[in-house]
Amino acid sequence: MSPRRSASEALDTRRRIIGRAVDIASTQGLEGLTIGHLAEQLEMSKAGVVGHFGNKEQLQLATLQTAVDTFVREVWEPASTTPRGLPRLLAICDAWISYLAGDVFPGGCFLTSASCEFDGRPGPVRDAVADALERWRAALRSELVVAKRAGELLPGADPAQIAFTLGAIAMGANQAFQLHHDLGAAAHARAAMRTALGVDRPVVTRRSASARKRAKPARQAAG
Amino acid sequence: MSPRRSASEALDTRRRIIGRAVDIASTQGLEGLTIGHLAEQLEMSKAGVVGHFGNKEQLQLATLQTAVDTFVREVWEPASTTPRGLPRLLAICDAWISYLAGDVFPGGCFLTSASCEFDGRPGPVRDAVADALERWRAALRSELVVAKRAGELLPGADPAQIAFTLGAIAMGANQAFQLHHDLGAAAHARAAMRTALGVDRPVVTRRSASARKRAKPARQAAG
DNA sequence: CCTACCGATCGGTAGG
DNA sequence: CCTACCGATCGGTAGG
Repeated sequence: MSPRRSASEALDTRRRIIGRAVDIASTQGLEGLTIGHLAEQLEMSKAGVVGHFGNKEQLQLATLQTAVDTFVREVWEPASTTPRGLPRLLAICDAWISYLAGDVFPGGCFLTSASCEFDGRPGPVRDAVADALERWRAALRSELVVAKRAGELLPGADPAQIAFTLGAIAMGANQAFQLHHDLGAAAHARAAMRTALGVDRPVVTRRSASARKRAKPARQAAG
Repeated sequence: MSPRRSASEALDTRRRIIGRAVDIASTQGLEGLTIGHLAEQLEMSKAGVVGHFGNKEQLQLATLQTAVDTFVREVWEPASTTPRGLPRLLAICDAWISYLAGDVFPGGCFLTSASCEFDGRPGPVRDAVADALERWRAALRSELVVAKRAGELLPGADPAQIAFTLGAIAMGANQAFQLHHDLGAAAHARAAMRTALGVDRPVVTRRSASARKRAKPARQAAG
């Protein structure tokens, strides 16, 4: 219909393409994201789609970057108004679990999927995935250092160790939600994250009913 | 050359096909495993390959089953001679980390990759992945129950919670090894697993030098 | 277990 | 942003 569009119209189209690309890649993978399928869903020609990116790899990179932006918006930004250190870490963990349990991406955590898909395939996409995850890990570690300096963590707490553990728990929760549809994983993940932060002990032999309630919400699955 | 083979020769060929299929799928994914590529690497015709399985989905299922067998052989069996309960759990964790750090599969833990790839695609392959992971989780939980009954875990330890956490740590370690090539993740994973089992506290303020050495081997990455 | 072949789809380009 | 097209590869089958 309109062979030429203004720059802002072209940007809108580009965003519309990427939005759909994120949904497709979320379940089919960044490799399973095909230009033909994408064009069909958008009721565009393949050439119209690919013209915005040049080739598939650039489309993959743009799609990944948008998913990373979404992650930051869903997990990092909601916690950014909470005071730094342990309070912010607890807010991050809660937002993270909500993000994983929710339907932000139809196929679960985009970064985890992309990491599994590209961890054995050298190239720009793999590098971008590794870079995004390393930035996130560094942000967590930085916040852990703040908490440690404020004396909010247990005395010998190791920020790198705790950041590793928090990331692992998120991956475990993602698998539980996506593969097993196990909503009880939210409680497991929350308990494991709080243990890692030293907020709860792995097992507390003597604690108040309110503390127990905080650590194990009612919707937790039966053991 | 030989259009007809004996049953045992056919079985050998089938095993040879699956062996190569595991390697390819390990890095390219079970969907990226194509009959044409497989046939080329085996110096066979596509029809010769597909004849052993019927279609691609059956090939994927056979490949997955073989990878599961390998996991059991690498992680479960080495620990099966260790006394039940906590000692066996510790042996499992060590074998698990070795499996993840090693080169059993060129693309890292096959089950983790398959889980990420198929968690949003209903069908027999997804069901088989979920089933294998649930069996493994059940085996861990069963062993945790034995350990708890023997008083080897902390008093209020929750086997389901601990099994969740151990599985999560394994996924985190797999990502660290495969995506980041971070060998220090072995020490992080080991420490996190022992904390989950209550063997080490998340942080121990007062402990012997030998205990510190056990918890943090020299090859651990700097924090 | 092979050759020869099928329709469908892949990423991408030429030209407008 | 379109139509029309390219060679390559996909899963799979017929027939031997």
